[in-house]
Amino acid sequence: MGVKERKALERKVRRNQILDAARALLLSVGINNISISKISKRAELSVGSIYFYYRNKEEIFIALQEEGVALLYTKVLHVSKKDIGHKEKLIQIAMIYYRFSEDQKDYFDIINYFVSSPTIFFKPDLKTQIDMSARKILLVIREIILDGISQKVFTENDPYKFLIMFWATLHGLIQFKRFEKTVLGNKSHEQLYRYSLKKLISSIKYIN
Amino acid sequence: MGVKERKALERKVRRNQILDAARALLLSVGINNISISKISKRAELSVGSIYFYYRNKEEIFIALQEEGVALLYTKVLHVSKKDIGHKEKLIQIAMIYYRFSEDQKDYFDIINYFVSSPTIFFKPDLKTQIDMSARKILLVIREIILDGISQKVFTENDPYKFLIMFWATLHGLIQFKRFEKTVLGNKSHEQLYRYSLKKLISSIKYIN
Amino acid sequence: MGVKERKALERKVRRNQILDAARALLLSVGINNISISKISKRAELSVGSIYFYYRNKEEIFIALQEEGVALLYTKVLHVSKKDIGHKEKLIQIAMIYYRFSEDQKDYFDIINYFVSSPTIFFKPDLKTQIDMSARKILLVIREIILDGISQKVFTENDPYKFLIMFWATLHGLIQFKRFEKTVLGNKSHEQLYRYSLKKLISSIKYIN
Amino acid sequence: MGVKERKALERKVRRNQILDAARALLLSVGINNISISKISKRAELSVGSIYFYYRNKEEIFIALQEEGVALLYTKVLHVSKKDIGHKEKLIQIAMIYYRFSEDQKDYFDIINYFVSSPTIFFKPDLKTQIDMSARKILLVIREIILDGISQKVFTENDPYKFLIMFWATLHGLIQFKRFEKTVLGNKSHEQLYRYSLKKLISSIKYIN
DNA sequence: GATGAATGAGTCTTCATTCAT
DNA sequence: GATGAATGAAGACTCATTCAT
Repeated sequence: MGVKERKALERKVRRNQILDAARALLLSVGINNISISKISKRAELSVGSIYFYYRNKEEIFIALQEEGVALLYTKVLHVSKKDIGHKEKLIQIAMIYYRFSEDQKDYFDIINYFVSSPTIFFKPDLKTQIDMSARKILLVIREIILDGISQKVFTENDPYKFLIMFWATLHGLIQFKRFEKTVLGNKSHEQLYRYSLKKLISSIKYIN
Repeated sequence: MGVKERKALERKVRRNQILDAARALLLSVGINNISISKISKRAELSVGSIYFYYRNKEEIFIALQEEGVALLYTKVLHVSKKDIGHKEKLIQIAMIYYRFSEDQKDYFDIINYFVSSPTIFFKPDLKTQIDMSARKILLVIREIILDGISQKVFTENDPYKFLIMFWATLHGLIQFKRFEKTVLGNKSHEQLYRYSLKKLISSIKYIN
Repeated sequence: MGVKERKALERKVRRNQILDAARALLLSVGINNISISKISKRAELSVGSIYFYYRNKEEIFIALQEEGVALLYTKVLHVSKKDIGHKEKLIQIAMIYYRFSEDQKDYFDIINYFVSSPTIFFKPDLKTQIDMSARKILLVIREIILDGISQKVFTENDPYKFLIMFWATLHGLIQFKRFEKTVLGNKSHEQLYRYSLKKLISSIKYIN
Repeated sequence: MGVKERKALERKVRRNQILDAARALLLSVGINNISISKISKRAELSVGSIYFYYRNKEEIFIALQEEGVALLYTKVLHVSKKDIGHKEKLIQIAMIYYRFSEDQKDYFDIINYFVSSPTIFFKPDLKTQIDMSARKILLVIREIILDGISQKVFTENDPYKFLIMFWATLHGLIQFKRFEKTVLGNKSHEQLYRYSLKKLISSIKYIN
């Protein structure tokens, strides 16, 4: 391995070191309490080094978001390639998102952070970048839907709208998990999620 | 009017003065840039006074959220009392929420702030308080659904679950407004919302 | 003395305390090395307090500049009221500026700071504010010149231009004091200044 | 070309590369916002290399200043060799300085930076170095004046003093350009400059 | 009740300089 | 010769909260 490669590798390692720290903090103190200096302490790097690897805090968050999206994308893609029915694919993908929001809470929180912060918050180019990375996942699902339609499994005049509705519903439901116990009553949140998913998928068949 | 009443009244006036300021700031500088001193300047009250009327910043936010929820509640209640069909009621309520997110963007943002911040963020008792105020709206909608069922307009085994799904979907969709242009393509967001709403309501009829 | 007056007084005292510290630092570390935290330490106030009394560093500098200009103004005004010839007045004022640049080096430096920083540096309104305070001094001198002309002591078609030239020359010369020894050779700088002054004043008589 | 020469040449190329970058930055971000790392990026050299060719930032500035002075020197020298009258030479030189302050604003700013920063700022040896480079220009003008005197075009007992006054006035006037509009009123600054120049040159003839 | 001065830790960010490779 | 990663102090500025008056 040449010097150049080693350097490049080390750089990647450092960048990860920083992301690791940020991710850990995300989980422990919440996204609103992450500061560069906290990241630097946790990463055992100087503040200056953080800025050497990332232009600013925002960039770290975006890297984290992209990491999260990439992870989710892989899982979703995996399901999309399984040899199972279209409906089953949608169900599995939805459940993957649900598990993701629990098992990768840190990633989910940061994705949600970008989804739910007031729009003014980001500069347009940033916004586009963020949106585009998320878009990839939707495209996978779109393929499933379109394929389902072409094979007459689904009947849907407006697959693209359904696609967004599908994801928005799942996302909204997951956010509402916070109301478990106070608003949801005894209902388990996961049951609610499955119930809604069933309705969602059914609705693609008969309505337009 | 006795002394006591006057005092109570004045107290209310002051508290409103503060909320007015906070609300205005919410809209103009965004939730992340509100500080007590900014509120105090805008309200033409001293910093100390702010703390006399509200224990801390969080409490102001919560008051604001409750204000927003109360406003929305009134609108929703109004529709629920109209002499129109059950289905029509749900549609109108959904549209009210949509308009609310646009016309009362400040209130919507703060409600959304509480919905979407990571759970760790709030102390349990606070959380309960917040949730309960939001719950009132859901109860109104529940009545409509239950009534619809009892009158055989709707068929639904699990009205409570549907209720949550209903609201979560609407909320999720509104949040996705930010993706207009980058992800939604040319589709108008409002069309998407109406489309989803139609599906949602249809789904209460035939599926369970 | 009522509470209000005392408060107002105290506030003034504090503001002065801060200016005192800044002025002292100006002299000891130079204008490029003054920081808010240094000021706060020297003034024995917290950083926050500095910002309570002045919006930012710039404002402190401006206050200092205005102080300096006011001081100079008083001296200039004093001469202008003396019962001496017009020419003599100009000479004395010029010498006052010279002494000022030595005895109140701190003030001179900060005035010079505003005169010589690249133009882009300040926001337009600031610039205007700064310029206007300096303008007062020029107006006093203008009166002397105009009066001299009306009394046929001076002959000058363009008194306003002369006025600026007069001050610019003096200012330029004082700045060149730094070249004493390396460029000026053995010439005493003060002699140079007096020499130029003489020429300057003579030039008002015969040329236009 | 031997190895040594090539090395020396390369060295010069690198140093210029660095100055080019610094100069460009001077114009675009202003002297207060230049950093070594910015220079290194712009020069497409590593930070370390910058330090190899220049001991520190100050040295770069000085090199830049010398460059500027050299440029100005060439122009001034050119005029001094023209076959025109002594008075005309002084006028043309003065106008060259005026144009220089506009067309080579970057160079003028840095020269002015050294002229107007408080004296404490530089170490003595540096100061001498800076002064000496500027001195060369004055010497050219001195020749013109001395020659003018010997040819009875000028009458001046103290040519050296006049020389300094001459340059200080021009420099002071250029600095006052910033007061155009707020203090100078409607007067065009260039008119003021020409007016003063005329007076200056006239004063060499008749007064001493 | 009301005021507003005071605090000081905390925010993000920049920077000149060094040094192992 | 050249690189660029690493440092950490320093910069301006903000803010929630307290408390004497």
